Amino acid sequence: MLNLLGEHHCKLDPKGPLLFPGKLRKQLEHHVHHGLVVNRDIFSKCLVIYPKPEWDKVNEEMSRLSRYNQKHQLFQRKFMKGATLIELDSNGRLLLPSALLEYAEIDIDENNECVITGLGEKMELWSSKNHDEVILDEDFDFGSLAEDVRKDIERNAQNQ
Amino acid sequence: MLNLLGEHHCKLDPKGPLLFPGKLRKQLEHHVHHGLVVNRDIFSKCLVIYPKPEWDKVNEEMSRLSRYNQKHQLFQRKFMKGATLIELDSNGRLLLPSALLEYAEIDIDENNECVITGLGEKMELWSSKNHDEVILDEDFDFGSLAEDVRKDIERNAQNQ
DNA sequence: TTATTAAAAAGTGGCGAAAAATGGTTGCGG
DNA sequence: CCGCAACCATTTTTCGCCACTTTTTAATAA
Repeated sequence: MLNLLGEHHCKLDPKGPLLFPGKLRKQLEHHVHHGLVVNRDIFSKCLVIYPKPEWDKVNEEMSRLSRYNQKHQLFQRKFMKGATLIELDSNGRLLLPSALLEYAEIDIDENNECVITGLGEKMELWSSKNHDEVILDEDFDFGSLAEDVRKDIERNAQNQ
Repeated sequence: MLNLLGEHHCKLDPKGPLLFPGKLRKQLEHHVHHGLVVNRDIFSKCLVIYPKPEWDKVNEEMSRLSRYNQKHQLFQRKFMKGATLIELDSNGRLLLPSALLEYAEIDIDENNECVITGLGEKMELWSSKNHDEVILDEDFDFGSLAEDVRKDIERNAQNQ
C-alpha cells in the first residue's frame, strides 16, 4: 500500500513553473512513470496530486454516477474539472498548469515558495503562506472534529 | 506486543539536527529496521514517534475515510500532515526534519536538550523546557481527568 | 570491598559522494 | 519571428558514512 510521507519545502523554478522534491520521487519509484494527476482540492485553496493508479480509482468511482442525474453531473464536473496528467521532465521537475497554480495562490514570479505534503495515497501542494496558516491554526478544535469523524465511521460500520 | 518505556534525556547533535534514543533502541530491536515515523502531536507542542508497523495501522485507518467528505479530509490532513519516515543512520542517530523540531520548540543551536518518553506503542519527543512545564504542572487535576476517561471506557464497552 | 583495566557504547568531527539548485542552449510550435 | 518548454552542463549544498575520542560499565584481582 502506498504511503507517501513527509513535508517538503520547495521552490518554483523562477524560469518556468517547474519543481519537485526528490524524497517523494523515491517514494513514488514504481508509480511515477505512469505520471501524476494534479487537480484543485474541492475544499481548500490547494492542489491535490495523485499517482496515476490512485486517480484511476477516482475515475472509476466517478463512472458509477448517473449520466442523467443533474446533481451527479454537477458533482462530477466540480470534482474532475481541471484535472491534468503531468509527467516529470528529465531533471525530475513538474510543469504545473498555470490555472491550477493560480487557484492554489502560488505566485510564479515572487512568493514562489511552496510545500508538498505526503498524505498516504496522495499529496497536497500548498503555497507556503496558506500552509503556515493551516499548521499554525491554534484555535482549531481537533477534539470535536475527531469525534464527528469517529461517529461517521461507526455509522458506516453499522450499515455494513 | 510492543511496550516502550522510560524517560530518556538526550541532546541534539550540534552539527545537524541529529539525535538518538539509546536504551529505547534496544527495546525497539526488531522493529527499528523498518524505520520510524515522526509527526506533530495534535494537541501539544511535541512530536510523536511511531515504529513503522504501528504507523501502518494509522495509515490503513486513514485510507477508509471518504475522499468526498470535508470533515474527513480535514481530519486526515490535520493528523497526517508532516508525518515523515526516518531511519537510524549507521551510528544509530535520527535526522529529524527541521520543520517538526521547530513545531516542538526544540532549538537546534542553543537549548538542545530534549526528552523522549516511551508510551507503549509509540514515543513522544519533547523539548526539556516544555516537558518540565507539562510534567511539573502542580495544579493539574488528575482526578477529574481520570474520572472522565473511565466514563469513556465504560461507554465504549457498552456499545460493543 | 575497592581499584584497575578492558571492552563496549556513546559522542564528535571531517570527508566524500550524490542529489538539488542554477544558468544556458536548442528545438518545436504558434 | 517570438515564446515556451525540454534538455544538458556546472556549481553548490546536503547528508550519509567512517574514523577517532571519550565515557561508562563490568569483571577480575588484590
